[in-house]
Parts: sequence; C-alpha cells; structure tokens
Amino acid sequence: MPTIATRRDGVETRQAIIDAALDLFAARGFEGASTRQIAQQAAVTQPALSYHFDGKEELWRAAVGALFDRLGESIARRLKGLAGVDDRTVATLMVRHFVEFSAVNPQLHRIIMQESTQPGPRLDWLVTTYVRPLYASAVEILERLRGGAPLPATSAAHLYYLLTGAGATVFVMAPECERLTGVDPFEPTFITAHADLVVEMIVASVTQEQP
Amino acid sequence: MPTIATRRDGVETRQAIIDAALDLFAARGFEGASTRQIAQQAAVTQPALSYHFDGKEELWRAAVGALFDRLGESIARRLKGLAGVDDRTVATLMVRHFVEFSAVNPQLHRIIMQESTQPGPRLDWLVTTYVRPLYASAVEILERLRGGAPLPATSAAHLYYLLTGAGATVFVMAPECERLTGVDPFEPTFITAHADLVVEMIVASVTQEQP
DNA sequence: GTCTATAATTAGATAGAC
DNA sequence: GTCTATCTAATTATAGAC
Repeated sequence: MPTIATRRDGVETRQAIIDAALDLFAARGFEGASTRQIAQQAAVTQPALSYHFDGKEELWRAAVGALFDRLGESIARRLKGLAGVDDRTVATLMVRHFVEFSAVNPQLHRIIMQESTQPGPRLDWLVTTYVRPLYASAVEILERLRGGAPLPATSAAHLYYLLTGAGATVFVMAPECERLTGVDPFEPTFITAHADLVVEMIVASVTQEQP
Repeated sequence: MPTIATRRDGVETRQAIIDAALDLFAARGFEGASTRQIAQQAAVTQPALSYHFDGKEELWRAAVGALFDRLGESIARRLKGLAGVDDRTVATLMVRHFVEFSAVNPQLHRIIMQESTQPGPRLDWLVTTYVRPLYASAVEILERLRGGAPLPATSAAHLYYLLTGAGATVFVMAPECERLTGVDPFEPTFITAHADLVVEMIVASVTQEQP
C-alpha cells in the first residue's frame, strides 16, 4: 500500500516540523528562529518546510494552533472527571491544572509572551483565535472561586495576569532559574509546590478583590 | 568650542541609539531587532551604530547595562528616604517600588524574559552581571517580610518568580492586555491597584511559606 | 562624528530532478 | 514527498569621503 505509507510519512514529517518549530519559535521568537534551524532540528531539509506549510508565517500558525489544541484537550479531559464536584473545588483544581500544564508545555507562554510585547497581525490573530476564549474560561473560574460573584473588567485583568504571571513565569524562564537559584523548576516536587503556592495565592487574592 | 560641542553631540547620539535599541530589543528580541530599525528609530544611519558600539552584541550590552543602572539608581534613591523605618515597612515599600518600576520600564523584564527562554552567552552575562545581585536583594527583602527568618533556596526561588511574574507580566504583555481586556495597564490607577494586589499577595505568601 | 557606498553573509522562497 | 541547487532580498559590518 504505497498510498497509505506515503501519506503516513508525510503526516509524521509534518509533526516533526511542528515540534521543532514550537521549540525554536518559543526559544528565539518568530524572527529569531530561522527555517533552516527548524528544518535541521526536525531532521529534514529546508525546502521541505515550504512543501508542508505555505511560508514561515503559516508554519508558525500551525505550530501555535497545535499547542493550543493540546491545552484545550487537556482541560476538557481534566473537566470530564469532575462531574458533580462543587464549584470552588473545580476552580482550584483548574488553577492547579493550568500551572502544571504550563510546566509541561513552557512553549505556550513563551510564544504568547514573545508576541505580546508588540502589536502586530500575529498578536491580533493569537488573541482573537485562542487567547480570548482562554481568558473567558479563566474569568469564569475566578468568579467561581469568589462564590459566583461577577468580576469587574479591571479586576479580571488584574487577576488574570496575576495568575498567569505567577503560575507560568518560573517555567518560561527556566534556564535563568537554574543559573540564578540552582533550582530546576521542572522537578516534579517543585512543580507541585509551585502549584500549591499559586492556588493559595489566587484564592486569597480573589476573595480580597471587591471594589 | 568645537571640541565640547562635538563631544556633546556624540553623547546625545549615543543615548538616542541606546533608547531606540532598548525599545526594539525588548519588543522583538536580539535577533528580531535589526540594526537598521534601531538606527532609523534613533534618527541616525546604520553605520553610526558601528562607530559608537563595537557590533550588535556590544550595543545590546550597553543598552541593557543602562537599563539596570537606571533600576539600581531608582532603588538607591528610594532607600535614601527610608532611614529609621522598620524592616517590614521598608520591605513592602520596596515591593511596591519594584512593581511601579516595572510599569514605567517594561523593557527591563521584556529583555530578561527574551533571553531567559534559552541558554546562551547573553543569558550567562545577564545573570552574573545584573540579575544575581538583584536576586540577592529580593531575597533579603522577602526575608525581612518574614521578620528576618532565613529562606531556604527552593522557597526563595518560588517566591522570587511569584513576585516578578505577578508584578511584571501585565506590563510586559501590555499590548495583549489592551486587546484582550480593553484595559490599559499603564493607567496610573491600574498601576497603583496592581502594586497593592502584589504587595498583599507576596506578604501573604511569604508568611505562609515555611517548610 | 556622520555620511554614502558596498562587501560578505544569511535569510525565506522557488525550480526541477528523482 | 523529499532532495540539490539556486534566486532574491535582507542582514551585519566595513571602506572611505566629508
């Protein structure tokens, strides 16, 4: 069956390119990551990228999309096991899940941070396509933590960046953390302890914030 | 006095180049920012950069150094007015000062984040030259907040990235914040409220953390 | 101290063989 | 579907006039 074999090879190559692209875009930014480096890490030649993706920008979109899909599926899987659990417990477990996902997939926040420092079409696409729904979910979780009370827009912004900043930064900056503190933030015990700290912090901040 | 006039012009040009370099390195990363863009924003021609700085890397070091010097002077100025104040109050005021500096100078954490996502000589230089002393000061402040009790290395790492992540992320990602939430994080009222939130959060987390 | 002109390298994208 | 070879444009750095 040459057709199936050929098609499967293509899918695998495509996936290898996406994985390499995620690592390099996250580490060096869109302009900083060259298509040659991505091809080398994926163990293909550079023109192979042009065959599978219509240009560097479309490769970036495909890679970022795959990562957000991973997050969406991860959240959906986690929620499935929480039927009948009370709102506050679900909310704290989702905060914990978010921190742990950020530890396992530091590329997500690295890419969001890279693109969020300056306006541009990639940031607009990122916000409208993926970040806005994520933000809505986060605000909903924060409101559940308050016992259902709605959050004003400004408080929501404060708490969202408090949560994402406190939860993800140490993993985004893992290479610095190791050099600076001697601690490897990807150690399972560190991840768990950090999630604990962030959960307690956000619960305290949410119940405090009532303008 | 042609000598003085000439020399002063050179100093001003050098400063204009550094200011432009800070903005562009912070927004687009080291590889992403081109020397032509920096020259254009500084209103000089591209070879002028080679005259004032020995290559792109040295320009980056000079710009980053100027920014950290600004932070150091800002901290020193703030500490001068706090003679005779008790440790806990000094510590909370320093946390607040840090958040406010991050709001006025978002380039600082943008550049640190850009370089901290991957190992390399620029990260090593950044950590040994500037971030390590800053980390030592931050740990000292956190210990004062605990009433003088020393912090274990792991707890220090947790709290440092909790503080810097929660305090700076919303300003680092200001363009996203505006598009996502409709809130401008550089509004003075937002900055003050965010500093309040971070101070309360870090005080609560510090007194909680005792393994 | 700053400019124009340009060298040398590297980038992303394409042509065409297999 | 993947390769080698190559094109065009953009990059950093330098030479030399003023």
